Amino acid sequence: MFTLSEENYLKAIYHLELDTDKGVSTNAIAEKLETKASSVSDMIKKLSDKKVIIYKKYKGVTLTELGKKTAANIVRKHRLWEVFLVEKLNFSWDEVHEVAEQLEHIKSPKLIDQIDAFLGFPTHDPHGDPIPDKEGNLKTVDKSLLSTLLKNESGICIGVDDSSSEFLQFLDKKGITLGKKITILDKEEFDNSLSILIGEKKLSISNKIANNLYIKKS
Amino acid sequence: MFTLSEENYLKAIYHLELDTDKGVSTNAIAEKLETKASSVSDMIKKLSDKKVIIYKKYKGVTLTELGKKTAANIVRKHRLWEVFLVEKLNFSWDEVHEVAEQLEHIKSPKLIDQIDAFLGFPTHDPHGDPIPDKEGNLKTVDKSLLSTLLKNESGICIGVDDSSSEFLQFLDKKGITLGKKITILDKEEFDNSLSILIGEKKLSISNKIANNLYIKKS
DNA sequence: AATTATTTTTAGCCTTGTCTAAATATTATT
DNA sequence: AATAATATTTAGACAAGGCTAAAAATAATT
Ligand SMILES: [Mn+2]
Ligand SMILES: [Mn+2]
Ligand SMILES: [Mn+2]
Ligand SMILES: [Mn+2]
Repeated sequence: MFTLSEENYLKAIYHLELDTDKGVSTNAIAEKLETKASSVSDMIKKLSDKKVIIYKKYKGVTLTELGKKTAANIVRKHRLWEVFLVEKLNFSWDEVHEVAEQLEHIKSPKLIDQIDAFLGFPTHDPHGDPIPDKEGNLKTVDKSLLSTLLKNESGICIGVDDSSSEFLQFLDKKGITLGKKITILDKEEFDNSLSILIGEKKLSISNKIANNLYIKKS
Repeated sequence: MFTLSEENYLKAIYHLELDTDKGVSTNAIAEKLETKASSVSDMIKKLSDKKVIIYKKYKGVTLTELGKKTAANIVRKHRLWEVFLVEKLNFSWDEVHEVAEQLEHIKSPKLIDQIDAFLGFPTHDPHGDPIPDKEGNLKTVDKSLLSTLLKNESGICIGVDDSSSEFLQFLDKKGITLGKKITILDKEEFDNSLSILIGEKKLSISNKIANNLYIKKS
């Protein structure tokens, strides 16, 4: 149905579309896929011919319903595989992304349904991202960046924005894992760093870190 | 390291080399991969450049040590994935091949090692074929085609030659599964059909079937 | 040994997906 | 409103992998 390359473009557009209400720009796609704008232009025509995106020259692109569903299914596979790797095969959350990038392209409806059942129908991947259902529906949780919490507010750590392995390993080192309760003890004005309580431990974390951690306020 | 296409060629040559002592011919490869001899000729040059095969124009090709190891590793992955699908995900033995054809190309040494451990280091795939170890070594079991057994001889059913889903489903229907004991009750001269005892059941099977079932004599 | 038949290779073309460089459209600034 | 800056598209080239048709080499027959 779709080539590996087409699938990667669809997924990129899908993610970019979540961040904006306007059409997704050629340059944004090029940047996300680390390719050239001219290559994106070429692919846009193909995807448009295949009715998965709406395309007006010099305006951005938007996914059609078919495109959305197709892309969501790839994301679904990616995240289910990530759960599988962590839960069943002893991968750590900073090792799974690369492999999932390959596994998400395996074409077998039965395979992914069975993986889903085998894992007990998980709702979130190891990075806290929601897993689309078979129809491509995503349940959006209300989450806030840790950096937006005020002094004395607290919540549960439920996700990361940046899921690069460097950042994830940093979190591991600091003992910050999903599900833990975090309370803001203090905020420094001049560098926006935070003093937080996580579990029993007191930690000082930079603004950069706080900008990449999602909290469900409580 | 190797493209998907190169990997498929290597695997084809690997399998063909097991059936002959001479070099593997261009036509044989083309037939196995359902492609044209001219395409094979082109790929042979690339694989030769990459030092995985020895190639002399108009003579066949042979795998180098590197080629053998690379190919065996792909076969290892294919067969481990087949075991995984059957043992953990409720696939039947006639459904796994297609999916394994895709999964065998996933590049992640950790992934396949973990799958191996997760499955308890299996030695054979669902069709009775041995799984190469990490170094690419295959232990060859001595097996005989059912058609070569004589009247009153018996053995354990340990593998299939043809693993097309049609044949496998036929075996399922007849209740013939790996591990069962088979005894030759009678052989018909004029059509080489057999009367066999499998478990408690008496069955009459054609020569075509008997030519595709492997038995370990006992 | 000469002639056929078969196998293998080469030549030339096509598609997919990529790139660089140039052209064109849009947006921002004066 | 005109000009400069930026974004996007087009043109042309290339590599991988495939195909058909023709040429060349090898094998089989007479
Ligand atoms: Mn990921
Ligand atoms: Mn993830
Ligand atoms: Mn198989
Ligand atoms: Mn098999």
